[in-house]
Amino acid sequence: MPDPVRVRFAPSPTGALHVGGARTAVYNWAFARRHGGVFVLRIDDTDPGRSTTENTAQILRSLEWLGLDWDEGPEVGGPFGPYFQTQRSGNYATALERMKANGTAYPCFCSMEHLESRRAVARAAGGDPGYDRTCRRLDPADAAQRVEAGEPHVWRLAVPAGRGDIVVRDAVRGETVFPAEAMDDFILVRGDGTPTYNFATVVDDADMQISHIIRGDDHLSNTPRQILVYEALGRPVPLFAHLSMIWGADGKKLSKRHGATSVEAFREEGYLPEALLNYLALLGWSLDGETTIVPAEVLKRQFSLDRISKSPAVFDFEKLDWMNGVYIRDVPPETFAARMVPWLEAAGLANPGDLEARPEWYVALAPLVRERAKRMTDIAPMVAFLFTDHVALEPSATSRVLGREGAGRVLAAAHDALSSLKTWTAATVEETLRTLPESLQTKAKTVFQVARVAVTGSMVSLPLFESIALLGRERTLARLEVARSATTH
RNA sequence: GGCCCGUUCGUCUAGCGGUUAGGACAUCGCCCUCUCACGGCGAAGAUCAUGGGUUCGAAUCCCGUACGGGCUACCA
Repeated sequence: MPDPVRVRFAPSPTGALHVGGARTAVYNWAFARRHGGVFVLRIDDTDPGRSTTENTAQILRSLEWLGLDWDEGPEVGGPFGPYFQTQRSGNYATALERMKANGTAYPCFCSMEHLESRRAVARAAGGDPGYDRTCRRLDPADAAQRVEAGEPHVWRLAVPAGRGDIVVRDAVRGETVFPAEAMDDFILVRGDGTPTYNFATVVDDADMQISHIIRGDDHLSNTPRQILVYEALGRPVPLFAHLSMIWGADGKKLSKRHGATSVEAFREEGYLPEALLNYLALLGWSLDGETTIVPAEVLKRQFSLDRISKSPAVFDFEKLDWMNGVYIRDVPPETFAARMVPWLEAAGLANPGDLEARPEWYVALAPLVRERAKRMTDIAPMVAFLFTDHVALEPSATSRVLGREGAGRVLAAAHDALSSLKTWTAATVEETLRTLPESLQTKAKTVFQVARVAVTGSMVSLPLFESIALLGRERTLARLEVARSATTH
């Protein structure tokens, strides 16, 4: 690797952080960490109409939530600030001055209307719609005078005559060659004095001494133009890595139609940041083709640009769900208890302070839900029966299980046996209930299923004995009694 | 229109001249088991987009074609 690795993620705050952008951020971050480099966060807020401070704040939150810490940028500052493009206009002006001085930029007085109509004509005729360089042929002194006089103008890049092919060195695609003739003299600075994207981004990347540019595929075609700017500025051209797009299941660019797309939405839907990070990392990159669980720590040590795949990847929500389950199961019970409570509060089950009031109860519950939840939002429905005095018996469970021959006897016997239990734990509850099948002359499964419906209200639940232990003696006995009276046999 | 990029099981991918084309998710069986889930074992699933080359030998290298995508803006 060339000297100091400095990479940047430069979102434009025109919306929330999208998973595509998040993946780009992950790769930049991982690459910086892997090489002991610097991860810069820059806000490309040059679109005044659509950029908002709310969006910026949310993007920062999403990045933090994912665990992507930046070394330079908003909130932390750094030696190359400010890190908002709208605050760097001086840099663009300086860069433009340099280009004016060395003749790589020239003023253009063509009106937008004129350009548009010319473009339309050229396109209709099947010709080149690029700028025809009318103003490049103006006498320099003349042009300077018109600028001085205040005539409306933009500044264009003068593509060097006779410039050979422009080759983009890309870590993902190898060397891509663009014929220089295909480049027109694009605009650097608009009529209102603001820089265009291709100009601002290069000035910033050069000023911030960015060594590697890892970004979306959609910028590949713009890269030769940007290389021309680097050259005009006399700055070294960084190495590139262009990432292919993320698609929805229909092969179209991922959008809201496909479900959650913002990092914020994934958070709300119960995904763990470590799982989303892992999933995103693997969407277009692989460690070795075998390993699927790649936590941040491994990513920081093993990420490499040469294992990024070239083709677009379809976002697979089912695989994310599986991976989220893997990470959920990996959280230690104590930690899991703390992480699950906010979701219970949101569902109206737990209240602030509950965890502190009986931590051991929540820690005992944690392993039970942990291995059954794919998302944190799965938890509340699973445990709701533990947070109410009167459980609602599901009609189908009632008719199929409690309506069964002998159900009443089972419930009565269970009530009997449990009411005399001295120590109320999952182990003692199990021991007690396991004696029933024999004395009742029924199968163990039948006994447990009847008890399950009575206690949890459902045919599918957390493990019975543990559930009863967590529910407590009073509520359990009450439910067995209620269910027995609802029994027809 | 021009210029670029991409194409291996349904999906994410491994592969970088010689493999029975490997793994993961999803699917389907079986096992474990108080239900569900977890876990274990196994099955099915890819004429490597396609047509030509190069080579003793091609998923791997070259060219064309098809399909998809990007750029070609005083958007980013």
